[in-house]
Amino acid sequence: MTETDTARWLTADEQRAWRALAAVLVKLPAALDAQLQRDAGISHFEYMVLAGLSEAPDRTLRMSDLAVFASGSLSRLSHVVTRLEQRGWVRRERCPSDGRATNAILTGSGWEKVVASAPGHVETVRQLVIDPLTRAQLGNLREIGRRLNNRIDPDGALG
Amino acid sequence: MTETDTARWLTADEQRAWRALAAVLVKLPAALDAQLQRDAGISHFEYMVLAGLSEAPDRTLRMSDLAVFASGSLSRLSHVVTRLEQRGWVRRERCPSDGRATNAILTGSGWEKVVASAPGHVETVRQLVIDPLTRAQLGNLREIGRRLNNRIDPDGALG
DNA sequence: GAGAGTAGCTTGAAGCATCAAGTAAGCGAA
DNA sequence: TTCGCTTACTTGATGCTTCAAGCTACTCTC
Repeated sequence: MTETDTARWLTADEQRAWRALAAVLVKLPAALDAQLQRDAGISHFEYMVLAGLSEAPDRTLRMSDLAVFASGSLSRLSHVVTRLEQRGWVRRERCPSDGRATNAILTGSGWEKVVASAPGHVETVRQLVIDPLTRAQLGNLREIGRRLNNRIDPDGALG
Repeated sequence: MTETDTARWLTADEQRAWRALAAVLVKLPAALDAQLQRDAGISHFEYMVLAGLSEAPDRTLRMSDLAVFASGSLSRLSHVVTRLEQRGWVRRERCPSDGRATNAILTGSGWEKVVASAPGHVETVRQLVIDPLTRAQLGNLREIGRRLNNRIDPDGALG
């Protein structure tokens, strides 16, 4: 790239910050996925689905709410829930109060799966994200994340 | 999840920081991919490959070096370069000094592709990452990223 | 200089994500 | 009560990623 572009390029400082973030963006999800795949045989997205259900009242959530929680499309969730159903961890049920909606429900063995895989996942998060940062940096990270999310997705698809 | 696990759980502050980062991890790559796909018809990974070559001497890089640069597996890169070759942006050449190695070379039209798509990409990075942060936060971000990358991948597969 | 071992890359198959299209239920107005 | 629109979800096809296996070319040892 030449330095004479008309577009606003990044300064050296800006580039350093961006490159650091970009590397995290690529490697951290890969590391989290790898741990879950290795220790529990599930993807991070599948974990999010199971964990989301495990925290919901009656361990039940509408597909569309669950999709928002897991930050995925309804289509992706539908395919994933199909697989989780085949593995016996989730079942579907037509929503009684709205015939269009489908509830996803965590089964007993799905609950056990979450209980079994959560500690390892949390431990990984702690090792890779929490422990290397100071308390002040954790605060900074939270505020930085808040601002970025606000910009990326102002309707904040999260509670 | 119960509160009585023996594993170290996350405190409220830690969770807030982690959730903020987790949301960025999911949404920022999606936003960057979406912009490049929409405006240039390429994925972020393809962009990284083209951009990597565009900055290399003779616009040429060994496949394995390029894979490290783009933070992807050699296999993934090989498939992607095949597609980029079909689109006329890259060509392969047996490395003269080591017959096992393959050099990927950016073609003229590949160079034009990078020149055409870079400003839009940089502008998106600026809008989503740089602009919403203060100068101090950019500094914090850089140091946070540095620490996380150090932990995730101590052999820092980056220059 | 031959054989064993390694490095660098490619390939094919299997699995997963995404996209576009389709179905079915609810809702609103005439 | 029926027509059209919207919501909620599912499905099938396509394309990308990953994984395991394979193929050369190089290197080292004897």
